[in-house]
Amino acid sequence: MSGALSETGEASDDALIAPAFTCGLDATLRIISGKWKPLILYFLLRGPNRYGELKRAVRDVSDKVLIQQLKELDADGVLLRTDYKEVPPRVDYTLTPLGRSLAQALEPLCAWGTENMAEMQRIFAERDAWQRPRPARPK
Amino acid sequence: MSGALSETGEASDDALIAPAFTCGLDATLRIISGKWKPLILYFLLRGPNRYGELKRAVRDVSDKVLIQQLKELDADGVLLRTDYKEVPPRVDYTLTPLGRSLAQALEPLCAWGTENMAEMQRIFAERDAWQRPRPARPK
DNA sequence: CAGTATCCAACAAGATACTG
DNA sequence: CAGTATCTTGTTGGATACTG
Repeated sequence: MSGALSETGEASDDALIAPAFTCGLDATLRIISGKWKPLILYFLLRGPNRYGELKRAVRDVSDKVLIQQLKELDADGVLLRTDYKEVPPRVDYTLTPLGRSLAQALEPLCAWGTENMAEMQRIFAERDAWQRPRPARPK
Repeated sequence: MSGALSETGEASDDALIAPAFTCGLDATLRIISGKWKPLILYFLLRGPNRYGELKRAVRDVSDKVLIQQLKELDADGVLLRTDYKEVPPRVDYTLTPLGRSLAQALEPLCAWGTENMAEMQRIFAERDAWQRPRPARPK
């Protein structure tokens, strides 16, 4: 993915990590890439959340995938999992300071989507029109 | 992906597109999802670019994928492809106003990555440590 | 230079079933 | 409630070769 190595061997003194681009954007992208991660982060901005709440908020996500993405976000230090070790189980997820700042950086994207909602509708409608009209009979 | 259909058949009057979340974030995500799209957009913010420049800027991307993502961004109305119909061929890509505003909304993410560069290094190093040490000799 | 055309591998994600 | 364990699928993306 990132060829962090510059075997041309002389231009790597101006950047510490793979200078895949002129800014930190790709570093950020590696953290938030995952279908539901931005949504999870943004949702957690409102406060700590139990697993079930999260799952209801991020609709259409399966347990498997949600847990998986939560684990990765945890491992990356943007959120914290707290298991209260009660019965019935209670677990909640909270943003770390790092995670909070990341989630805040997502706000402009959210705002953009909201402001351009009309445009978005048009775009998605057009996309669906081009996607082969697979009737997609939902069973 | 988006189950925009509510076959329960009555709750779809309060939202025009799938209200997958409480804000426009997921709409935005559907535009910029694609491994290189955010990078492309952000790069184009500096001005129009010819195909070759883009390809050099977004390193490690193949022609196939680059073209594919450019086409999608074009179809979505965030950028414009201009073919000058010369020989040798000259084509350039420019952001539309919509695309420009989107690219600008990416700036905080870029800044976040830059500000937390040290953290990012740590994270990626740790990730690589856990990924099974598949030598992955690149070439 | 700016692509197109195939073919293929990888991984993310979904369905389903089961558990402490 | 909050997961885990498999299995399967589908979409992305990449390698390679070729073209106007």
